[in-house]
Amino acid sequence: MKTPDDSAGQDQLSERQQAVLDAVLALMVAGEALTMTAVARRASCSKETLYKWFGDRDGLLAATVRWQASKVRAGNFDRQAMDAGALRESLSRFAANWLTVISSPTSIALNRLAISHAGSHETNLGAIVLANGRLAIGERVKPLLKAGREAGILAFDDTETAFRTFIGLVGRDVQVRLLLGDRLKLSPATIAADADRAAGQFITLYGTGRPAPAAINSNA
Amino acid sequence: MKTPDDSAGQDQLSERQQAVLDAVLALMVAGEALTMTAVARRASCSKETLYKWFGDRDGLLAATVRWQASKVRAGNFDRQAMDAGALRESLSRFAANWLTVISSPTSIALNRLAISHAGSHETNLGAIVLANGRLAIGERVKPLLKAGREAGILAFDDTETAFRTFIGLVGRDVQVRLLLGDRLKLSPATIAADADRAAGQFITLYGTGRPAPAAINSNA
DNA sequence: CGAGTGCCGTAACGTACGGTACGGTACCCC
DNA sequence: GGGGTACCGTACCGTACGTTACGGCACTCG
Repeated sequence: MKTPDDSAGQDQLSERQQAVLDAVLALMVAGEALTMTAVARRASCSKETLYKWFGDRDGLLAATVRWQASKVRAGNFDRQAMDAGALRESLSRFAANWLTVISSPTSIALNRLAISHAGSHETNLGAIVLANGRLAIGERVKPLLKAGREAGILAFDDTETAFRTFIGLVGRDVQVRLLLGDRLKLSPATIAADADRAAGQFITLYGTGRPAPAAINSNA
Repeated sequence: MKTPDDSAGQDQLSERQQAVLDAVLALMVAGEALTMTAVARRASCSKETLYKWFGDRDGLLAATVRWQASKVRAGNFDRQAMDAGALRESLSRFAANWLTVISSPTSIALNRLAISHAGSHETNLGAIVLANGRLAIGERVKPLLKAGREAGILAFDDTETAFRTFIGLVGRDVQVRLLLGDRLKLSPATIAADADRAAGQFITLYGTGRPAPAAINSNA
């Protein structure tokens, strides 16, 4: 068998294959070495099977990254009544969701793996993470921003610039610090507070100010 | 000789040792594997010497990270005439300087290395990078922010929070994207524009709006 | 029931690499 | 000049790990 099973190359993973990839994720999160032997032992499968399904080690890691990415997709927030309060609420929810994701051990381990590979290997795990992380959330937030602009609540020229400002206000240096091993404690309360602060700051920067409810300064 | 030479453990590096560490940096930036043999060949020294000077591979990498960190320290910006224009100018300069650093190939390669180590190894390269990168720039920017507050130009309660907002506005997701291999082109013009935008946004968020000199007691 | 298939567990192989040892050379000090 | 020191270049050793091969077991299908 020279051809690696296509079922792993495509997005059709059997239950067993998913279990194997979850074992890889478990190893990553535990900080243990990602050797083929360790994966086989952890997943209770043979190395021969790993090679048959995923081709080689890089294929296994790529499949793992894709597998995790497919699990993260949260539901889209549909636009409902678009007033200033709802907008701020939606932005805050996005922010909290994203902060929760990037501070999770799985995300940290996955990003570390992708970044390690980005330098040397050509199996671009970084591109996969980028496409499913940064870009994916962008495609979900931007419609919200545009809806806010259409409703006259927000004002900006370039959606991408506005979105990146929002990302910056939310994440700040959190992700890089976590990746570097900083013991940063992000409790749900902290995340909620940061998300709300970021949403408020974003509206301060890009809001038209006209439909102003209350409490731009929420430090009461 | 069992004891690794202390001259490498401390911060006293001979010219030759510095040249060796520069060779390590050159390998890192070139994306080549950081094997001891490769370092020895690139630096035209023997592996025995590497082990004598730096103990082991981790010691060599740690010394390299420290060496690069010692080269980055830019001069402090002294406070001069503190009005709104000067503050914005100083903030913009800091932002441009930082963006230039984090987008440099050396910084990217170094952070990738530190992040790779952060998961498994216990020779915490991440802590070194963190201490000399994020924390160091914080200690240089915070006095500026405080000076702005004393002059009545800025208003904030927690200096750390204000600083982190600034960092977020400047860096946004640039660093993580670069680490993941995103082909992001940061020309000097782009950097200058981003730095200016960030400084303006920060002042919008934290500025008092009026550089009133005696405004300390006039908060409603 | 026998052949085929898919998979587990493990042994085996080849190589890369961290770490060590050793010979050779240049330089310093007595 | 002789011994010591510092270093280069290279050969060498042990191990870890990616990859392959093989024996055995359960299940399916004719």
